[in-house]
Amino acid sequence: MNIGEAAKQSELPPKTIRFYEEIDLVKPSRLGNGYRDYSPSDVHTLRFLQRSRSLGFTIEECRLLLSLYADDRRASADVKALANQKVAEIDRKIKELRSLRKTLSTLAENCHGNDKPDCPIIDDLAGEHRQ
Amino acid sequence: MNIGEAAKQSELPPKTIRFYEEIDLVKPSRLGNGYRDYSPSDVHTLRFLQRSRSLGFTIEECRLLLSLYADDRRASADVKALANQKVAEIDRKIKELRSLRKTLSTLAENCHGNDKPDCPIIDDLAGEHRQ
DNA sequence: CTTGACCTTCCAGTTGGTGGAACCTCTATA
DNA sequence: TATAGAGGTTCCACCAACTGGAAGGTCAAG
Repeated sequence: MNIGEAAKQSELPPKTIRFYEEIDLVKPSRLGNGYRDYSPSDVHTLRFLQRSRSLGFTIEECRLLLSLYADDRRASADVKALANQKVAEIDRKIKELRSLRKTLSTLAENCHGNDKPDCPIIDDLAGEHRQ
Repeated sequence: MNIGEAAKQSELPPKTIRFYEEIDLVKPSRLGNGYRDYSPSDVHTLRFLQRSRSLGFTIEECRLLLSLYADDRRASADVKALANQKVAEIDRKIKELRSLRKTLSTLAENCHGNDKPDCPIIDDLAGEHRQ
């Protein structure tokens, strides 16, 4: 199957699929005309990548997950640990974003938001903390 | 003042400060020996950048904020709008992360996490959705 | 006079792709 | 059979926002 069809089936752009080949995540065979030829198993790998990337795993984590997937003697504990580590990462990010949000919205609330130059947001950024 | 001292006072690494100069965010003068020479006003700008970057504004947004800061006839509404837009962005990100977190933790919860190969996380990534 | 800290420039790499140019190949239709 | 258009190929450059490292110049202290 050509790259276009593989793209449709995996929901990944052709450019991304070529990129994944460049970094050795998928290795399609080639036809006589030089076109890439994707087997159902290649497409399966691409879908695996699409799904794991959309869940926030990095490329290197996807590589690890693929090798765990291929290893039929893998311990499920290894995969679970990676997933839980990812959950902890997400928690950290959410926490950080919430704190950011709080600071920014407090600043915005204290700003009149009119056509006058007086602005507590700018003052805060500039380090002019007036009460 | 040398770049090292400016770095300390602004809490930005020297590399970052040089980078900010390259993209015309700050323009220190030079000494006879070629060393950069930061004025208190330069350091003030660097601190402004440090603060606004840490609040999640992009470089281009920081550039805009700096020009608003410099414009003493700015409308505070402009700054407030930017801050509120940023808050909305943060809200979107938090929402996305929460949904991701939910999916991942559900997957992890359904995984035994033992030394056996059976693993619902991998199965899900592979698209083998068995009930 | 040397050592070490600090400064300079320049180039490359990071992450995960995306856009574009130049060119080749296949298929359908006039 | 000529040709148009869709889709394939490679390669190179670019995005954000830095960071690391090499090679070399400068300064202050002992």
